[in-house]
Amino acid sequence: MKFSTRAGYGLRAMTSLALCFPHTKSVKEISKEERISLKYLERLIGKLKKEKLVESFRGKKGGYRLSKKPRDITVGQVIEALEGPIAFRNCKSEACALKKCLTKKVWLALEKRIEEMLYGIKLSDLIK
Amino acid sequence: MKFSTRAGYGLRAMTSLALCFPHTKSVKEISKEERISLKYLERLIGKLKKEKLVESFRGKKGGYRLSKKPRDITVGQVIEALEGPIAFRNCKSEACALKKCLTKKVWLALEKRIEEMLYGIKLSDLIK
DNA sequence: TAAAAGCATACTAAAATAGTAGGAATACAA
DNA sequence: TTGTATTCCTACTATTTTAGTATGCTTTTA
Repeated sequence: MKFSTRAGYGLRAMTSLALCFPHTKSVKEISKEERISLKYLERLIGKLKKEKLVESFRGKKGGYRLSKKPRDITVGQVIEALEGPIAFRNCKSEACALKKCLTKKVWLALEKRIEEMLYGIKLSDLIK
Repeated sequence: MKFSTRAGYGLRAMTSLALCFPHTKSVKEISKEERISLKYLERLIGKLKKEKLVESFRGKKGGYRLSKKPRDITVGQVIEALEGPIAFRNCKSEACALKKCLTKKVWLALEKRIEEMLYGIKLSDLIK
């Protein structure tokens, strides 16, 4: 029951970009600042780009920039972009489908509440 | 960002024991009911026993029983027994310790709220 | 044109997860 | 007292996920 470091790395990178907002920053800079492996971080930010949370500029003087204002990006969006949907239950058992699984409703309720939490926190909340 | 099947299996086993409460039930029965590998479930319940959430009776006619009333055991206890402490952050980086890590407070807040949720749901809530 | 940046892909090492396998110890019942 | 059903213990294994490395190509601009 934990987030991977991916989520942490990603969030730290995003707060770093939020801090310099409308300006860009290179992966190299972020990786130095945050002490994250350059190549690994490149890939993580690639995912964030696919989800349109950041935009990129290639070539010398290039770098990344948040695609929206820090107040319009949430922690939940960042985490989902990197780790996929927030899914607690991973129950493949037929029993879960066959009979009314008693614990299913717990998972669903938790899932919903945690999602609400994560989507309630904005990048702008982190940097002030 | 998900629970492992361990947590699901464990919770299902515990609700099964809650349903027959002050009586015992063998692992074999539970594994059949819930379609969980017998040997795997044995080990999971072993952990629950170590944490004193269930008590056991050996020999023929043996089995397991909740060590407390269903209303005195929470979902949080079961999950922690099986998966260890609810820890979201897994940040080993020095940066996190060196400078004031901006995202740390998010993790801590989330951790606390989720913990509150999990410890707020009792086994008795699941079976009614 | 060369340096600095993003972009792409394949490989790898380590850890966690989800089991299997085999058997020893115990207790009840015939 | 002997068979059987149960918990208990330990070691092994296969698969998946995580967290990287490694190598090199493409794009931009000073």
